[in-house]
Amino acid sequence: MARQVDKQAERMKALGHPSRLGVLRLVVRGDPAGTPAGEIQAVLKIPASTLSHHLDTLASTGLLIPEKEGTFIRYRADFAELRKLTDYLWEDCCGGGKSCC
Amino acid sequence: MARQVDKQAERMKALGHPSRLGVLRLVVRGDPAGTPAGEIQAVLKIPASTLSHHLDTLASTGLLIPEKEGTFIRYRADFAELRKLTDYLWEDCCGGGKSCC
DNA sequence: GCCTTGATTCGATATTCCTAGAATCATGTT
DNA sequence: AACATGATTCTAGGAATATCGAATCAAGGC
Repeated sequence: MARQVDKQAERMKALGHPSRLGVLRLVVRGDPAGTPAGEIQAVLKIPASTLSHHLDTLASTGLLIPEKEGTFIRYRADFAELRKLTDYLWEDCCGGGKSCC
Repeated sequence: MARQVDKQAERMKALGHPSRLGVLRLVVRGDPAGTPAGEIQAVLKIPASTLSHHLDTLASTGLLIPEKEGTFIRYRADFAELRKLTDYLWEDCCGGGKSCC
């Protein structure tokens, strides 16, 4: 994962699934302290094992940060990394002239 | 593709590949009038048929707009749609309080 | 220690995606 | 019309993903 483009592409891929994008949106909208996996499951109605894979995908790319709290695991968004991702798309837009965006 | 989340997830998926993300970045940085497919191929060094699939993927999600110019086809970024995509991730962040982002 | 609950890991299947050579199409030129 | 060039479509096989029930793990309560 040396190049920036590979790293950010992996993140985009992680968000390239309705369930995972739904998870991220839910977590972004939710409590800054994080949303428990069970609550995510209840809202999105995804089987636990499937959701767990999706959460792992999002966490392993650094978009979500898991935090244990007793038997619960809260997932919160890494806003700094999310910002890097969205900014990446606009970097040096139009050669940096910003005439178009 | 009724729901917003499905539409944007499809776009994220389109960007979830190093070659395609590289294409978008190149086009975003390049001439606002668009970048010919051949030029993209020369820079990214991707076989023509493979690149063509990637371009089709990006265009069919509405991120790139193809425009014929003689025997060339210029691809330019749809900045408005790209903005919608990046904004989507931040919508109603932290319940709209914006305390965290 | 046993039980419950929240969550992950295992395992197996079905599906989708990626790739690129060959063939084809489209446009402009001579 | 024949040709050259830019680009797409056809085709096929291999690789990577998505899914989810069952089994397992982890933490707290009794």
